[in-house]
Amino acid sequence: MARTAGSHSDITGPRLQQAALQLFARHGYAAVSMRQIAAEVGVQAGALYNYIPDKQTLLFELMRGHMDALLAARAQHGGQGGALARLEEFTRFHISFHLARPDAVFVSYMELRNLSPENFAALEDLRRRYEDELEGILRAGVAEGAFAVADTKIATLAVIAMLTGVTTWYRPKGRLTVAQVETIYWDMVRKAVAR
Amino acid sequence: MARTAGSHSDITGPRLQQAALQLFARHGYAAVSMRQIAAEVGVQAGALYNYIPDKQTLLFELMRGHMDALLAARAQHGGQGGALARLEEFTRFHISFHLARPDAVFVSYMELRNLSPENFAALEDLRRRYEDELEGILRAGVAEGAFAVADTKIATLAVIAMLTGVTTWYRPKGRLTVAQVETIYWDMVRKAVAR
DNA sequence: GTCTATAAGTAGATAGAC
DNA sequence: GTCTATCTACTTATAGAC
Repeated sequence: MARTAGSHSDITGPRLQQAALQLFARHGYAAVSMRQIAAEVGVQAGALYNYIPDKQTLLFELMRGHMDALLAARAQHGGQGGALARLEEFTRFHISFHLARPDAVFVSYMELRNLSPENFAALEDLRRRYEDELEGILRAGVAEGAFAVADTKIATLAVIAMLTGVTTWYRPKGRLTVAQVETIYWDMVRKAVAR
Repeated sequence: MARTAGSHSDITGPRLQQAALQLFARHGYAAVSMRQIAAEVGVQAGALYNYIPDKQTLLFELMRGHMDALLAARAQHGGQGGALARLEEFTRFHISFHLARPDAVFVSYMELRNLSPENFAALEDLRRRYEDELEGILRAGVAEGAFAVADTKIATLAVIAMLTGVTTWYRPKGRLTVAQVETIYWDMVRKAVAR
């Protein structure tokens, strides 16, 4: 099929997502202009509107895409076995998933304020569904007598905050592999909820 | 002393700091205009420049003020006793200090990207000094044989991330007092680093 | 699908009157 | 110390040519 000169629908689309994610992560949504994104993609600013209706929707789709991927990946892993085994699996999954996509993680946690109320509510719903995965494991562990947790909801938020914090310091070129980081954090999580 | 009509140096200054902190926390530094801040203070935008040289310096002074207060308060508490007692004291201090000033905490953790390189370096230096307080406690505990921590630097960052995360969900009108929250988190911290 | 040009509005910061 | 007015530059988004 002949193609109009300068037409690159299948290339510009993904490049737009990638450039926006990187720029938003580095400088923040409000600090990045559509012209900056266009320059990174290699087109003029007006051309971006063939792919997105507006800047707000671009942000939301990036964040929703991240949360969808997180929940989809979790659905594949979500384990069998006792609460202890499931908690270890969750811990290692959370760390490896988050360390593999630092820009998306950064944007999804830092730009919630810049979502419209409707988009914010949609994102919060997805986030809560992920948190419920962990809380289910902690509840099961308490019921089994394997864990001692005063408040499963708070413990859920505390563990997720601790694990997600790994993205603030981990660098692929550093002294530790992802697997080593997983093990160090798993050791702390295991003990924190232990009887 | 007579005062020029419309002159309120001692009032506008603090109000500017407070309004900027609240607006930056709520909407983000880049999304807030000097005109919005001025409207909140109750003056015109131009008047703000009697108190600050530019917007960037306003942000930096807010963040530096927060870190200075944190380090000063920590210097008053910094405890005697064994590592376990010092760790409990640190944990309770960190939670109560952070829950008492959610806007400053939010701005100080979210707006690092919007600092100029020099200002960023200065802030990072203050942050590292605070982290070193906790790492010193963990090192002492390991030396005493009271704690079992694979990597004191990572454990430091993990504990701080967990504790600071409390600011994302705690609400003063909620079901828990600050003291109760402190106790719940202390229970998890204590076990996470235990032998 | 991308370009150029532009509309309509807002940004940070300054000048000079009072 | 605050005001009004303004400068210069940049913002998101759209229109119409190619």
